[in-house]
Amino acid sequence: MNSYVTRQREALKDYLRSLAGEHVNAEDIVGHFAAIGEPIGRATVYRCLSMLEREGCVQRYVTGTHKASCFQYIDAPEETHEHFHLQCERCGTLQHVECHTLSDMERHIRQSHGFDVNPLRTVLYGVCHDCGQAGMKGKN
Amino acid sequence: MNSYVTRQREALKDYLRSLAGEHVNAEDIVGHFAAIGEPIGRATVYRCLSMLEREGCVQRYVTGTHKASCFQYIDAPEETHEHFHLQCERCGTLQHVECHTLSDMERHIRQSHGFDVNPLRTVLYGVCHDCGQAGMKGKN
DNA sequence: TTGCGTGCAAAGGTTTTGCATGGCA
DNA sequence: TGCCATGCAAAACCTTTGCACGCAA
Repeated sequence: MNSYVTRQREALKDYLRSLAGEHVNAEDIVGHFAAIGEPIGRATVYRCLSMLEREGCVQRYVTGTHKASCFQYIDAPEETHEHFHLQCERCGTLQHVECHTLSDMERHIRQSHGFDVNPLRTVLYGVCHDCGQAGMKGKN
Repeated sequence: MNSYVTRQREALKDYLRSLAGEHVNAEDIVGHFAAIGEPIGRATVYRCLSMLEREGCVQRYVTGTHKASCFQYIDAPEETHEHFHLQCERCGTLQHVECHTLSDMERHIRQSHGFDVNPLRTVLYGVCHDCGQAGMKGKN
């Protein structure tokens, strides 16, 4: 199981780490490595991402219809336990939130509804502050 | 704009309404109408759903990678305000939750983080009670 | 040497689009 | 009659899979 260390896998991890919490999709990654002259095949990118996801080093989100998944590196899985994602439906901005209210909610759902929420995977959709200001009356 | 009333469009709306908050995907819808001998083409289903979504009668959410979107009729948008979705990452079951804790969280995120959560769109991922019991030690 | 990892191309599944036909107003 | 909606098939899109070759250990 996952015993080999390869150029591609290390390069991919380094790249994701270098983004420091920014998210990318598979196409971006393929493009990046093609651009720097060290191409990595799509299949490999997907396979590595899946592996990293299984290991807990990478989080994958689905952010919309017919759109690519996004991936993001997770440095310290334990620290991100209370960390949720908020994505704006209008501008697409993804922000992180660490907040006791969310931990409370998580605990409540586990205890009262028997459901163990995975914050890493979960994205709360809505409208961010900026877009809310901008579109006060237009409401799309 | 959207001026015509057609058999297909009415049938689709009636069907979605009859589900009373249950969710379906496009394939289910196509299958349903084929089964009752009143088939509706896939393209039409997608086009109608998009139109209804634009009108605000239908909510679409994405529930996983490489999986179909789900659609749900919205009768009274206000009433569903407190209603969230929980999806199990293992068995795929989608359940609805209406709970003050979630409303509290929503309010908190709006007030303290300036982000207006859209519960209709949001899916909380995690592990449901049954799968949690079943996979206590095996973790899949 | 062993066997996992890689890369290409093809397959798989979901959603959109082009175009001719049919139906609403 | 005018124009929108429908339906089929093909295209577009993202992701996975099969297979032969390459490379880490």
